Amino acid sequence: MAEPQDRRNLIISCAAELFARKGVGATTVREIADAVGILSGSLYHHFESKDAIVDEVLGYYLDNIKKRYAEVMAGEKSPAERLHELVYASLVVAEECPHATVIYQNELHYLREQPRFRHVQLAAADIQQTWLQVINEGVRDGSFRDNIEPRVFYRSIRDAVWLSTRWHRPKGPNPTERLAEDVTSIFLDGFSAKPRPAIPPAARRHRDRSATGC
Amino acid sequence: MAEPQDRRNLIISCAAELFARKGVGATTVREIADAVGILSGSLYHHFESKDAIVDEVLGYYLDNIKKRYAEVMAGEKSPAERLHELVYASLVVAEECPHATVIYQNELHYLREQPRFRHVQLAAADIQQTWLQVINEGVRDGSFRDNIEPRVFYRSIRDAVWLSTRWHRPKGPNPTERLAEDVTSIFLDGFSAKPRPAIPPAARRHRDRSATGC
DNA sequence: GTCTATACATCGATAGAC
DNA sequence: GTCTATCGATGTATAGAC
Repeated sequence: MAEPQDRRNLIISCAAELFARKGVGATTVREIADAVGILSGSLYHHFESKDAIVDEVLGYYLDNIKKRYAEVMAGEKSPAERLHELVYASLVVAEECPHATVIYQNELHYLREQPRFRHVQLAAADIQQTWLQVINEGVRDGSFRDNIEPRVFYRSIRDAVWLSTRWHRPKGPNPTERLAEDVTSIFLDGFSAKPRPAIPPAARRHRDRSATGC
Repeated sequence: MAEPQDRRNLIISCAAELFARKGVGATTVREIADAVGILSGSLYHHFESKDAIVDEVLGYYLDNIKKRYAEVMAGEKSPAERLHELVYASLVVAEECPHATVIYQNELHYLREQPRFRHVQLAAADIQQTWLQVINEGVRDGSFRDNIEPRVFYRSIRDAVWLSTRWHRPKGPNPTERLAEDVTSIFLDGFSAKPRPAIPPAARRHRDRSATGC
């Protein structure tokens, strides 16, 4: 049952965990090999270099994001609904690839300095473009404010969403769906208590959970 | 005019820049020495180890936060005003210590694993406590929503604020004061356009800049 | 596919001349 | 206070036996 791919994937998985915790540059091939249970020299039967392992980790992760964002943009939804779906899609990816998410967030700036990881920079530009397109659509059609720079809003929600991997536990009392709703609600509705608005807010997708006590 | 402290501070400054860009573990003492313009051995006349330099960088940074947060908490303000002041104080610190901010954000999890940096962990707990105190006060007095977990709100605004060092340029068209107002407004009021509220929102401190075009 | 063994570079840190 | 010179450990990567 043990396919050759399993061995390769085990290496990628162990390496990702170390890269995320210690940083790529501070992780040694010996540590990766130790985690897998083999000697460092044996790694080079599967990968031609340490950087090649980094490539593999980030490649799968970025393709995952790209695919899910494309699905969101394919649907015909309002900007507010799309924003919620982008948040949810990001959290699902972060749940599936928590280590890669951390690596990407912590080391993007350094990785893009190296020509080796040029494809990471290109993917990052694509991701930003998707968010900004949704935000700008919302500003244009009047559902989002026009007195906040779209870029400031984008950076804020992006950081809040992607860095949730540092603290959010999907298995805990806050499942991913709930977190996506809460984050979207914070960023669209705000954290201020609403003084029973005379004009009810346009259909929002989140239930009121004030009575659940959690 | 060149005090002995200047040399020491130059080393700290150069090291901080490298630590922030490449990560602490991936930065070598030789690189630090190169940036300063001396040889690596000479560093050890000023510091007893590489970790001691990290200590110095983070120590000044954390003391800076601690001092500014204490000032905010000393004033008698509403939770919403205090939240705005915490955001602003954080951005001022991030502007003064951009490299230390990045190091702290990127490597906190790893640093706290090492007994050497236990004081960093203690400072981190203090910082979180300050934010949560303000948030909980606001929930208690009814100015903040009670259907969002305070911790979820805290993590979101914290990440958005501290990670702004990665992209915000204080010298640009968005000065620090303006960013603090925008971030606070996003997190308290939300990004959704308000349909001319019948009940005007309680005195908020930010001007409407929809006509400035920026 | 993993091992042994090792090449060769670079790491943090030290000792002592200047 | 910086240099020269270097130690011993550790870094990535390779070659060839099994």
